[in-house]
Amino acid sequence: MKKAISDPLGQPGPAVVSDDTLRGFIGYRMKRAFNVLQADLTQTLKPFELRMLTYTALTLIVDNPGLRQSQLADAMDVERPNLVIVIDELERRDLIVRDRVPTDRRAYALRVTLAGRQLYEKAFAAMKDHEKRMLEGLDAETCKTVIAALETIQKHHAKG
Amino acid sequence: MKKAISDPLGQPGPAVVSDDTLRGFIGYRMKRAFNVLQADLTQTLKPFELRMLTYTALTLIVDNPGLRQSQLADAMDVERPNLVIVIDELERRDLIVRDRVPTDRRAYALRVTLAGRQLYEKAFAAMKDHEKRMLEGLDAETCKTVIAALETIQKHHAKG
DNA sequence: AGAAGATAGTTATACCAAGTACCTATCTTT
DNA sequence: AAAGATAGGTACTTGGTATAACTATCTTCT
Repeated sequence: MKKAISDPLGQPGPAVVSDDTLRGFIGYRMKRAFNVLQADLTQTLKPFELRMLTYTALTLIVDNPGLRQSQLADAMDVERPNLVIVIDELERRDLIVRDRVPTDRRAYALRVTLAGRQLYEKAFAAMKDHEKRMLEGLDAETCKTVIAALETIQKHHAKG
Repeated sequence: MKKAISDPLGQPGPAVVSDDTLRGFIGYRMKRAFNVLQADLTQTLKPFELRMLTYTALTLIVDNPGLRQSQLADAMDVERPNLVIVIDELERRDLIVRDRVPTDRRAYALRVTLAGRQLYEKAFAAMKDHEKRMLEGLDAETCKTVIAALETIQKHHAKG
């Protein structure tokens, strides 16, 4: 039930807190929307013991078999050191393997295992449901506009 | 300059990493867009030694003088414990004060100081520039659509 | 009035995300 | 063969978020 902020017994402070100034910033809106999205996403992936980062990595490995860790780090926009623990975790759970690259003994070729692919398929289905939940109340046209705008914002200021 | 991923000497891994599957998720787009936005925002606020959280808190205190910490926590969608260190920091820098509420000795009424307001005004101007940068390339109609969509996503799944 | 329960702020703690500095092993270039 | 670049990794730091539990007050109910 609603908090009785304006309850005269509840006394001090403004009856209702205004965030009008902040709402003038797109970042404020994005943060708040992303927070609720991420909360739902976390719950969505919990049954598979995946987080956003591990799911993202798993997906990119499924779609790009044999890619190297540095390529994955670039694609995910994370620093190489931070990717290591993600890959460690996926490998420890036997969802992926680090194959040595014969022609470059520094590099690993990342590949999904059978178990990894099976988990991925289930998680993907759950993510599709999550996506549907998130976009409830938005028509297709609006979605396209939003997606294009997000891409514009991202690409326009992407680090060179 | 561009990484020569497809350089035949650079050898292994896919020539180009595809993220088509992930791009089917609005969350992926939002995260990436928000990441670049936050990077710019962090730089924007750095001269004032403010972070997104401290700027947000300062703004809400300026706009809602006398509000209590719990109201601020609610408005910011952060847990009360996490707000404490934010308020501590603003108070330590003499940007705000914690006034005791005479009618409820448990509560604090938060108010901006003169120094706080002056810093706020400067930061606000910088934030307006930041906002303009972020929305470069998007017309007003698109902005409205995006903002409405973000609000729909947020409100629809707001924690009751 | 007095006990029971709620609320405001706080402390301590934990986890995850993100970033930097630096190291080793290998590859490339000259 | 030496110098520099690259792949992956270790160690460490910071920041955001979350929960449990504590103290002090306030409210409610009998």
